[in-house]
Amino acid sequence: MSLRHAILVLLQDQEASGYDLAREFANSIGLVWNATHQQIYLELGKLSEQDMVHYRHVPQEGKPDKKLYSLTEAGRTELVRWLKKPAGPARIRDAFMVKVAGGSLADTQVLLAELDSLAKQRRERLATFEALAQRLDESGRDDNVYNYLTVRRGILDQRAWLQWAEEVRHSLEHRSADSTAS
Amino acid sequence: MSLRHAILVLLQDQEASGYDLAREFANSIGLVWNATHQQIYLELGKLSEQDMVHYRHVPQEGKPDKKLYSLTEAGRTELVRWLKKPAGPARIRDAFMVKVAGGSLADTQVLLAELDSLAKQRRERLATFEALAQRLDESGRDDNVYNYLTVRRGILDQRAWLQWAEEVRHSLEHRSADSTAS
DNA sequence: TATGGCATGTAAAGGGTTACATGATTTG
DNA sequence: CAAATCATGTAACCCTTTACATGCCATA
Repeated sequence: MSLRHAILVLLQDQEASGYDLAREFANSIGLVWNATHQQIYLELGKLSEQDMVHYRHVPQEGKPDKKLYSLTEAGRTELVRWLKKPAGPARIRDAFMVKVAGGSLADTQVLLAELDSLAKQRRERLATFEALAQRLDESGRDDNVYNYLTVRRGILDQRAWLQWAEEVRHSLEHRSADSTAS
Repeated sequence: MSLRHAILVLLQDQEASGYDLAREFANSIGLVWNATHQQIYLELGKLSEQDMVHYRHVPQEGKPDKKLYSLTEAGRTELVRWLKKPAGPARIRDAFMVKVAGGSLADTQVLLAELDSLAKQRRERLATFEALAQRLDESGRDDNVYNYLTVRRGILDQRAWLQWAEEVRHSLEHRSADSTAS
């Protein structure tokens, strides 16, 4: 289980609320580890019971109050300990790719439409990451090499996917003429 | 849940035992959806209860007997139904990337060593996929465009990862001189 | 003789998803 | 006026992981 470690990594730089973390899991870090708000609130509860994080209550006006969490010494120690031991293999659940593999039974038009919609999302992400990378690059990237490298991974990943998508479109478009579903 | 659909996709082409499926999940399809043998046997049990797959018992000599599963009409129908509806977003759990993101607290040497070991695995996979792609390409790739495209995805993915790994090595190697952990 | 491949499973514990629940403010 | 954003949670169910269990054959 390393949802907890992903949370500790995020809290390393700055204190954040559960909501903030959920946003980060939906964007940046979500590319490598995803989690929903329910999971996050639960895990924050456990982490604070175990004194790995600590929170302060922040009242707000016009918005609900929030809890800002930060790392404790124990939390930082646990993170360092975890960073030393080898990471397990990455796990993926990519339903779209399963559909492509089973494509001979699918309607080519449906697949192509889905491909386009995914490509759109990927292009948006790519743009976001490229902008981010440039900003990090300008503001001296030695301070945040790790952020920079993480973002680079995102960029290369999006590009590779988009390149693949073009190959798919090529292969499927001129075959959609004669085999348009059963 | 689409472990079941991944299984149905695999059984589409040929009958297979749980053990065979587990091997495929460890290799080819494992790149996009992974599952262990326990999960597979459990799911095959459910699928056969629901008449989506059917098995015949095959006695063997010198080896344990096995059950060869194949799709039923209901199974094929279910697969076609599933292929029509949009796939959910891909989910990933990549602990190594979490470690990179939290890298400032990590020992650079440890990270680099892990990077090398992962790179080795990726290079092996890449070679396997490239060989497979070539074979599919030679034997007329129109029959199995979907297999071909799946393999291409694997190739592009490995290449992108390896390219990223070189960037990481570059960035971290000349900084490991002065900052070799705390 | 120990390790790895073939082949199948069960059980408990832990992790993750989906649905439910609330409520004010801002934006379209 | 509807939808989205901010902000936090609980509960039930489902899925996944880890550990346990068996047993023969071939290879090192």
